Amino acid sequence: MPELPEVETVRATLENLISGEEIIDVKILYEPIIKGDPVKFKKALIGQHFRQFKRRGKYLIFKMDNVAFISHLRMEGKYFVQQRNEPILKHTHIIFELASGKDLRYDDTRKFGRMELRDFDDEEITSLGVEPLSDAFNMSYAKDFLHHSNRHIKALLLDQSFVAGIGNIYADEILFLSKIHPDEVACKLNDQNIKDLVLNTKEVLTKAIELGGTTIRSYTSSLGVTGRFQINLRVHTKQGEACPFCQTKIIKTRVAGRGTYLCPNCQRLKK
DNA sequence: AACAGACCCTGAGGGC
DNA sequence: TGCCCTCAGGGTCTGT
Repeated sequence: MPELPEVETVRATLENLISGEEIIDVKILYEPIIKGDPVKFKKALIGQHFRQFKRRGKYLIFKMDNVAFISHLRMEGKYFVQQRNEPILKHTHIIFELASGKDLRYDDTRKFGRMELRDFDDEEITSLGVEPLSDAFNMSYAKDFLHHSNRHIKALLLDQSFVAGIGNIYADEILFLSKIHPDEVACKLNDQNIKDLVLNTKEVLTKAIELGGTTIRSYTSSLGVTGRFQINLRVHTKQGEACPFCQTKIIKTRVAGRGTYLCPNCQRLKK
């Protein structure tokens, strides 16, 4: 399930593979992936070249000659760059045929991902909060947000309008390193907690990008290569295993409707 | 306004 | 072996 580091890895990979390529046709095999009119989407992109590859939160932003489109991979979306004559996989839904004879193919088992055509200058995704790796995500921003909320801290970390790009996996990792219980009420966190949260968010995401994203379940890079990424998780999916700090067994619970892993000794609720 | 829950979708895994 | 049921989850929409 791609989160910010995985999306960033896909962005960088595609930038390397298809910069400057021209789209000569678009085959839409499953229309609901396209938000808006699929015919318009196709027509607008034919003849356009890939000029810039950007990312905002978990969204990919492709800037072409005079249009743009955004893409969200949701749970299992993947891009592959393949030769045109390679067989089309069962879950390939969109094919961008390129002038070089290659295809950019979008594959998505659960069909949750979405693409949307945008005007060239309209790449903003208004619902998103700050980028976690930018200076805008800092102590005072977080403190201001958290001190006005009675929500559970994990629900807030997953809320893209607070900070954009954190999903279920990294939320667990960030809270574990910060020694904060996922069910902790946001406004109860003290300055040290918030400082830890901000720093660990930046550190966890930065390291994950360096490793090229986390491999879990069906995620692979846009190269379609599995197994080249290290798995570097401390608590997520580690139910029953020893906490790396105190050896207590990691437990699995449910917070904000999501499977949640934590160390019951290191991460305690405040009284 | 702020938050909770349903929904989308398929494959994996458990139970029998 | 194979069928049925449950679960996984990000964002969006609907309901309270």
